Amino acid sequence: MTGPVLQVAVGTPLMRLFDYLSPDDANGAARRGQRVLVPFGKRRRVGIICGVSETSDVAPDKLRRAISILDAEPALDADLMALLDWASTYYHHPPGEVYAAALPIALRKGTAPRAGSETCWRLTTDGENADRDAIAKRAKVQGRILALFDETGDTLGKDRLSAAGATWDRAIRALVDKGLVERITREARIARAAAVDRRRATPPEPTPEQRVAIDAIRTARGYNAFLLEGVTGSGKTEVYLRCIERQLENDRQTLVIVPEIGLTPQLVDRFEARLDCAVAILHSGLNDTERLLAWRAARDGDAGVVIGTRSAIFVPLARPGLIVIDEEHDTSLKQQEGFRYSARDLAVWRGRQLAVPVVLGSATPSFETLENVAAGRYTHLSLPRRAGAARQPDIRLIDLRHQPIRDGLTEPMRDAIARHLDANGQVMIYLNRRGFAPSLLCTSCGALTECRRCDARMVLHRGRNKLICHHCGAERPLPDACEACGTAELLPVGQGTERLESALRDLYPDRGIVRIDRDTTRKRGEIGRKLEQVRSGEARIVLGTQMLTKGHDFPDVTLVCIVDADQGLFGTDFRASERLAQAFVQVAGRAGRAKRAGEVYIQTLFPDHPLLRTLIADGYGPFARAAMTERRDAGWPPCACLTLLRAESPQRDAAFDFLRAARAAAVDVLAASGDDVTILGPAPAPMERRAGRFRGQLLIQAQQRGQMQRFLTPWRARLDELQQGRRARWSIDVDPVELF
DNA sequence: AGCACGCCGACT
DNA sequence: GTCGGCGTGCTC
Repeated sequence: MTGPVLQVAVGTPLMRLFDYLSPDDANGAARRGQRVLVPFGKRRRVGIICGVSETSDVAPDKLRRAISILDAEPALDADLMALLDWASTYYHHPPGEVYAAALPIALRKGTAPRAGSETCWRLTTDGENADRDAIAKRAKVQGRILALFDETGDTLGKDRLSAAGATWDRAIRALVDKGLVERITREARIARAAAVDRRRATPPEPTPEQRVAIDAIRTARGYNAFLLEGVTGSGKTEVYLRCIERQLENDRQTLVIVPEIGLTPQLVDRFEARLDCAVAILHSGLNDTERLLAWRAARDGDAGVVIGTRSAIFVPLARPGLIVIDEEHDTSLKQQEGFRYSARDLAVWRGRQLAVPVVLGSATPSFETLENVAAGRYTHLSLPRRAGAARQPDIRLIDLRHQPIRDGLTEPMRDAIARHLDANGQVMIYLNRRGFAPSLLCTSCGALTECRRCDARMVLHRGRNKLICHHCGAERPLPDACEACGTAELLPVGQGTERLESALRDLYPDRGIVRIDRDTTRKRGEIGRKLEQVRSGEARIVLGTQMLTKGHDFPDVTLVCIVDADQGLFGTDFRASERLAQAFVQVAGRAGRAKRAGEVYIQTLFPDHPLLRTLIADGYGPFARAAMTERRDAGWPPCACLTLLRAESPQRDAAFDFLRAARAAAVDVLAASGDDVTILGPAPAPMERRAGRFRGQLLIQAQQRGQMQRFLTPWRARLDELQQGRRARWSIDVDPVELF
């Protein structure tokens, strides 16, 4: 025999592993979780060893020898391997891509896990004894650098030294030349925040409800899932922090997952200011080395807390103690392309696997989580609607019919804005539509300017003087005349945040106005600056899109205006009402957070809509219960399981031919198994053409997960065989959050 | 996904 | 005569 055979996950879209002979120089046994460099076709690829066996089903003449094993210690530990193995099976996604998703890009490319060194500096003996005042008098920056060394007595890297001034690098070179400082190279590590920040924070005394939640989570032994329900500002973060502190006392790490937009500098600052440990941060803005650093800090146990977005659910933890999912209802926790996993669902699986508690926090829990609470699988902890503060905001529905409307605002809403501004209140205006106007209408022939590649209208952006398609990103200069009839009577129709901002500036020229949407926060650090303007009170009016709803704390807002409540009311997706309610509660929750009671004004064409009424009169909980009954009757999640097969192609027929063949294969599979699984479609996506591709889908409905999985495994194998699949791009989405 | 092979149209 | 279009097949 040729020695052990390695079963390797290689990054391809194939649902299987590849067998290789052990490399010649394999010193020691190959182990599961190690990275291995293998020849793959004409190329070399980095794969993950998923198993080691003495035999292989592959013909001996086809077996190739692996080039080398890249890790001494497995890059993925046994717990992560189990998680990824399960995820690949459950989401029916190729193992090679699943394992790759769990590794920082640097490791995917084959870099040594210890790579990433940094240059830093420390004082020499001469430097320790040098006359500080004499140096500081002639060279300010050098003086500040010496002061930094004196404060910490440490080895300092660029990140810390740059605080001395923009010309720090020139100053440090001068200090090296004088022999006061020496330059060294060390393995890069994340630093804990300066202790000076920590002294500023005075932890608030927990409320009785917070106490109950903290105690419940702290006393949990082994796996336990909790829903921590409470609006932003009710003190969820304080509960997290107290539980994390207890974990630190026991020398255990906590993994905190937050939605993309929630990972703001403010949140990070708050954690660093409070916790006596290094905090590893993982978000999309990091470069490869920074990511590797954070990953390693988590794995080696250098970081007491790891905060990250979705993909951080895969970081290795040396001493796991707790997993927190903040804003667990947020759809950005589900990856929407490629490997379509839910970080929330994987967190629960991982918590069980690691035998640690999992806390799911939200003001507006997903129906899936509420169902788990109802079934007794999760423990429900709830915080009163607001910590310390007075009462519920007053909510007022404004009928948009039979009313004069200027710039999208009715008279009552304008009055309310003026009233709150005069009373020195802060006003927040929510309009989930960016740009100036959502369409451009020819008043002569009635044509609307449409995108050439999508079934959608172009949005007018006045600031950039362009028409932009929000679906494919296409841009066009503003037309001088109608493209259909040639006349020049083009009218911007509808309200976007850009237009609303300009209207508000005309109305209140002397008030600070800040707009927060994707267009105004494009540059790095921009969002932080804008949030600061709101917090400091410099801005009296803050307007924006969905971005405003995600976890930012604006304690002085007394009035919240929802300009158009109707966008989400009649969505195509069965989850439209859940989404709308979540956005509502999240937005309305901003009003009157501190001492003053707030007001919420909502403009709608349907003031009698039962959903709005229930939500406003009774709150999110009763709304959710009512909506859940509908879900049960209709067989929608969380009362049933869904899987979506999507297909797209520049040729309409290619996409739908594939879906029809897929349906036939499904019928075939079901005839053999006899399981009660329903197939709906093929149906065109709600926006059939996007970025020049025609899109369609097939919806699979089953009563139980087991049934769904029994169906999906053989079906997926059949899909891979379908000839029609070669002419269309397709993907499987288990537990989809978006139905198109 | 890549990458090669292979078999038909318009070009130096 | 060949450059190159994308259909088909393969990757241990």
